[in-house]
Amino acid sequence: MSELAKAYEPQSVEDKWYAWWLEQGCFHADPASPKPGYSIVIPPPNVTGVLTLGHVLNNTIQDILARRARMTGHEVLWLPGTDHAGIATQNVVEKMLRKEGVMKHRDDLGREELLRRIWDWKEKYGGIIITQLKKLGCSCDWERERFTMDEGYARKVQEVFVDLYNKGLIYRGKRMVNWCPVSLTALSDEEVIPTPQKSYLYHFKVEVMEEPGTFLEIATTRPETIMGDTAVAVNPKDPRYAHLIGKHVRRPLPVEDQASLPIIGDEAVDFEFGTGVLKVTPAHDKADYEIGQRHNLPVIDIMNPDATLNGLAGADFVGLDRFEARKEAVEKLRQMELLVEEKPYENNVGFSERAGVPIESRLSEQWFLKYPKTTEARDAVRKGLIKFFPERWEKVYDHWLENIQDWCISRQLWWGHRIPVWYGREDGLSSSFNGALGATRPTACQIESPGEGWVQDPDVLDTWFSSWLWAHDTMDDATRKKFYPTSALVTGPDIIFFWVARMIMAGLEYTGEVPFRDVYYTGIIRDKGGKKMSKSLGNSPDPLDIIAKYGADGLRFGLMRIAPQGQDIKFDEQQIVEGRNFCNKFWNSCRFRLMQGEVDPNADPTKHALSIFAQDLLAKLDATITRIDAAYAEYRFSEVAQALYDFVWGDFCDRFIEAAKSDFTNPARREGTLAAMDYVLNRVLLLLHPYAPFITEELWHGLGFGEGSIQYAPWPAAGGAAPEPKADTIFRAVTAARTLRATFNLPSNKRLRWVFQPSAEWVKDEQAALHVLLHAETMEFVEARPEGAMASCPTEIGVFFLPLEGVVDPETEGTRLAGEIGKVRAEIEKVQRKLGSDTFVQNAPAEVVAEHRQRQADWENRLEALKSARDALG
RNA sequence: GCGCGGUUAGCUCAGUGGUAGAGCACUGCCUUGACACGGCAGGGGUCACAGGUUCGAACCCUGUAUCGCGCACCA
Repeated sequence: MSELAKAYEPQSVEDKWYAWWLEQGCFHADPASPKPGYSIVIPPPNVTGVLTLGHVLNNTIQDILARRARMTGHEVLWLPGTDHAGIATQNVVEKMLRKEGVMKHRDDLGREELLRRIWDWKEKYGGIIITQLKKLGCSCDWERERFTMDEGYARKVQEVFVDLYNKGLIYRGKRMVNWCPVSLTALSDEEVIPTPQKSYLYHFKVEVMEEPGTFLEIATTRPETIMGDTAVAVNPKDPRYAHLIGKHVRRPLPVEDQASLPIIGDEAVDFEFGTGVLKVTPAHDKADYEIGQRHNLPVIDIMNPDATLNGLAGADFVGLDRFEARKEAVEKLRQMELLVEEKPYENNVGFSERAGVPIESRLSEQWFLKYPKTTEARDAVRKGLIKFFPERWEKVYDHWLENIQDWCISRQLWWGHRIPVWYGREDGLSSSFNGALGATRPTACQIESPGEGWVQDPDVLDTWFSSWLWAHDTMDDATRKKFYPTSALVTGPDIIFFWVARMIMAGLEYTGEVPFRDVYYTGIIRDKGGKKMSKSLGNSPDPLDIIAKYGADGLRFGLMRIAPQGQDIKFDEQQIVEGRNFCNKFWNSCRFRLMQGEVDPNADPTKHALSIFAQDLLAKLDATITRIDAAYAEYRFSEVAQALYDFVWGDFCDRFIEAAKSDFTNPARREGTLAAMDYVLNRVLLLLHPYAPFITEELWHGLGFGEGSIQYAPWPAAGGAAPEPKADTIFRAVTAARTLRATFNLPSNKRLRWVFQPSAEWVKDEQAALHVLLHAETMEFVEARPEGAMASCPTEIGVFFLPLEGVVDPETEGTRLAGEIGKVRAEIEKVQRKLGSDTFVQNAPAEVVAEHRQRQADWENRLEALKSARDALG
């Protein structure tokens, strides 16, 4: 390519290069490679998922790490895949089938047919997010794409179950679990989201049977469970009620069976709360269940699995939904004149993460896991075997492991890994939920059926029970040998318990090693108002729309520039505009370079005489590389982006290119300047490539830096260029001169006749540069202050003069100078005050004091110059 | 109740002891030989508040306020 388009057009280059990379097998990891391995496993997105900005952030970071690792000489494996996402996927497909009228309930289709249809759905739609990741530029090894229900992986999951069962860590138990009445399955504690709810605290009274006329007042938020009450509890230390323990009250509901309930004493009752009297419903509350256990209370389960009330709730309630039942119960109490008050109350209610409805605590028989390797997992992070970035998540992780509870791993679903347990008798298995599975039946835990007459447990495993093996069981032996433990994990802190902690335990249990070395936690992307982005709120833009508007590189770069380590990100499309603009700016600097002639891919600026600007540029490139490498070492991605932005836009475009514009017609400078540009552009392309893979590949080829993909070109090292501070003094002086002209409201397109009295010999070499930087009509260098009325501006390199006549009003210049003098005096005063303090001079480090002295001298020089300018004005 | 994080320019955010920064927005000028997705210049901040440590604090310590998150509790 000899000519570039005037503006960068991402659409025309992105698909081209992505296809080329795939064709070349660029992303494929070779386990036999002699290079050191670097590996990342993708946090597998739900197979139902579509790309969100969260995915964009997360996967851009992984791609950056992968691409940089390739450039630093590693054999890179970025292993992609998707998660079967049990509840989510089954919900989606069931909903679709109901909408299509194919079924009303999953029993209409039966297990096999529903599974077949979910698989169909998965084959058809499950690849959407993968396609979207490709649009983003992700360099995953697609030949190794895995799915959590792939045959081999699924078998591993079952093997692990059998193994943990044989080790005695998996057991079946009848316990209070979190039950989702919509998904009709048990959930783990982590899948329950405590959510503040505005509700009411109802007070009602019950009469003590042994003491007619004496009433106990009970406070509850759930009057609809009164029918399941089997006791009333008070604290035995509560002087108000202790004497009533052992007596009885009459339960008001259901009306047709007003059973008498014992008044019991239990220390769990907080007598500060409500009235200090607690109704005990062992079937529908975890704490009540425990009280019931202690006091041998009967359990009356008044709810069906879908949280409608059953026959035990009485004729007035049967069939009602729990919330309708609540109203009904309150109404009944009111009619019986037992309702004392209902007052507004805010409490936390556990919601089902997936279905978004309040969960029910429900007694049921489920499979539980006593976690393996908890101590080792804690130590792995405590002792630095695994490092968290930012570090503060280590405390959260540690705290969770310290208080870890057994994991309810069975789900009453069909989509997932079926529990490899077989029962020797067929009865009692009609429904997936009932808790009626006999404990005495013969049980076999194995993957294959033990034979005729054995029936497999109908439940499947929690999705995370398969995800926790993702780091190692997605790899074959050769791959694992080369790439496990993985190098880094990039994920959100919201799944630190769901996934990260469990993977560490599984890794330690099944490989004897930690599954990864570094864990980088991204921030959460929020909208401008600070709200979490979600589909339901409609505040989440479609990343593909953004890519269409600004290009994948613009999205990546813009997002990464505002993604500080571990802080949530307030998303603003303007940031992506800036990413796009940056790409375009860089594109045009390359375009400008091509206009000056052919690029030398092997340019070596050290072989040429270099201008101070070229020397300065090389030194700043070195500093930028150092800054970038340091930022990578701490996963400070926004710092890397900012360093690139500062260098490319500020140092390279605004300063170097502008100063160099006079070099191309100057035989003494042309070659050196071109060599410096080529050298720098080459390295900027490399440094930028992880963030903006498409445009850098396009320009790498467009400028002729190589035939192969840029992603395998070696990462640049800082070259040890000596700093050249002269360039900066020129730029500061130029700014001062431009400010001078701006003060007089001269139109930018009016070229002026500048006069300059240099204060150092070397400045005389920079006449052409000053000319072009000031966009001057003429740039005359003089030895002495010129005659006549002049506006002037003293700088570090000399004094700029503008003839006043016809250009500048002397009065304006006088006012301006007076203002300047005032400012400088204030600065001098500030420095003097500091230097006048003995304690400062005595205690501050010598170099700081010296720096202040220098600053004072500089300001004083400037003051003198300004004064003489004022005097010369007349 | 416990823990974590935030509070810096109108907005979004950098900045871990030595002259308060960037981008956007704003004002003025400009289609200057890459770029108007651009250039040049400018205005704008008692760094949430109160104490303390220090010669010196946006930065370190203590406390307060406020916003957000997590854990526990939640009759």
